[in-house]
Amino acid sequence: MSFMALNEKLTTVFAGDLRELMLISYIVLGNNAVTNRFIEGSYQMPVHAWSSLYAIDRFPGIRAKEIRSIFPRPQNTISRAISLLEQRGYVRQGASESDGREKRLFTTTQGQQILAEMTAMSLRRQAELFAPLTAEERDTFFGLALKIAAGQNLLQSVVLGSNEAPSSTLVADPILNPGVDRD
Amino acid sequence: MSFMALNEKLTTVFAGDLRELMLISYIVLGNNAVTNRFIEGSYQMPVHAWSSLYAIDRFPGIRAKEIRSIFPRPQNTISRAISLLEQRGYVRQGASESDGREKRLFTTTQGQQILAEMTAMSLRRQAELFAPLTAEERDTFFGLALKIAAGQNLLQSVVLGSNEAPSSTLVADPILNPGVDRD
DNA sequence: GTCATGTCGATCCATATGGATCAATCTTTC
DNA sequence: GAAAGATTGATCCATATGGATCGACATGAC
Repeated sequence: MSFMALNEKLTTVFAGDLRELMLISYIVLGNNAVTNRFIEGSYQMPVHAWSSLYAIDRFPGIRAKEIRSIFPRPQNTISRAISLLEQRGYVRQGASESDGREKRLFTTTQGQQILAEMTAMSLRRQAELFAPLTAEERDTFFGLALKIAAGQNLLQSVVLGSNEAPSSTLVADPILNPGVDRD
Repeated sequence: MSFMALNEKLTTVFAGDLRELMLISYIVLGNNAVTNRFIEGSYQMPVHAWSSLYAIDRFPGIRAKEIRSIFPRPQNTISRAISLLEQRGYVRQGASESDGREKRLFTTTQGQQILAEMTAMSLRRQAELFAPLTAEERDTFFGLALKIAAGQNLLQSVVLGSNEAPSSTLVADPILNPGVDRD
């Protein structure tokens, strides 16, 4: 049990009933605070803009809506992020011939450049964050986290009764959970 | 590899270089969106208020500042959360005799009641979230996450150069990382 | 004692966030 | 074809957020 770098109160919390929820929140929120401040400070953009840029570069021609299934954020957040990326010239939109409502998104050369920078930085941050684990442990951790992510109730909860999601909010994408029809 | 409930794009992202960062963020941000909406909707308070209430109940007499080492949030966020909890009568502050600036915080009976409700709900949510794992896998996952949390660079990054934290922001508590002096 | 400095928690204010709504477009039904 | 309904992405607006500052108190040097 490697409690050594955690203070007494944290140790106590991480021994309580809600330990798992508390612990993963602690990790991700703590990490986000550091990372978000860095990105906002260095690149004058909200983190969601960089997330969106990442998604667009990775999936050329992706639609705005689809970005939401990768980064579970509200619809208007993505909309604004894309608008910012367009203003800065990092992203261009090709009109979709099949559907006039859709925006088909592509990164520009400039966008790719800045993304490469930011990705390199993120990789170093990732290495730093996971440094306490051995390579094997990292694999194990990743595998287990993947199981959690693939669970049916991550984005929609049965016990919290959060099934009437408003339109602008997270929606459990039918694509994301293909053949579910729970019980 | 249990990719079954993840769509194609997510599967791709979770196979890329930034997979670990992407995956844990996906889990926690997705979960938070659901949970926050529930707490805000059901209890008319921001999540940080409930976090603070939890901390105060768990550590009677805790100071506002110390809550920050459990929940890595900015100072003014905690300040506001406590102010709300006081207004609602969930928390009372005993004056500290040793230091006139400090607030020693305690939950009221009313606060304990509502906390019990919320905790019960969180427990069910936790069970739901981790349901894809066996008991043994949960232990493994928890142990590895604990190692990450206990790492030196969670709240302060060397590679992002985020060491000049402003006063109202996250501070790597000296208590939290006791005898570090990194090389 | 006084003055400088440090720390705790509240408040100010500009910005980010997210729920709701809207216009535009597509699909379905008759 | 017209009308109803669904879907995409932008915008409106009230609220939350977080960096900076402030006042109150504490501590240390002289």
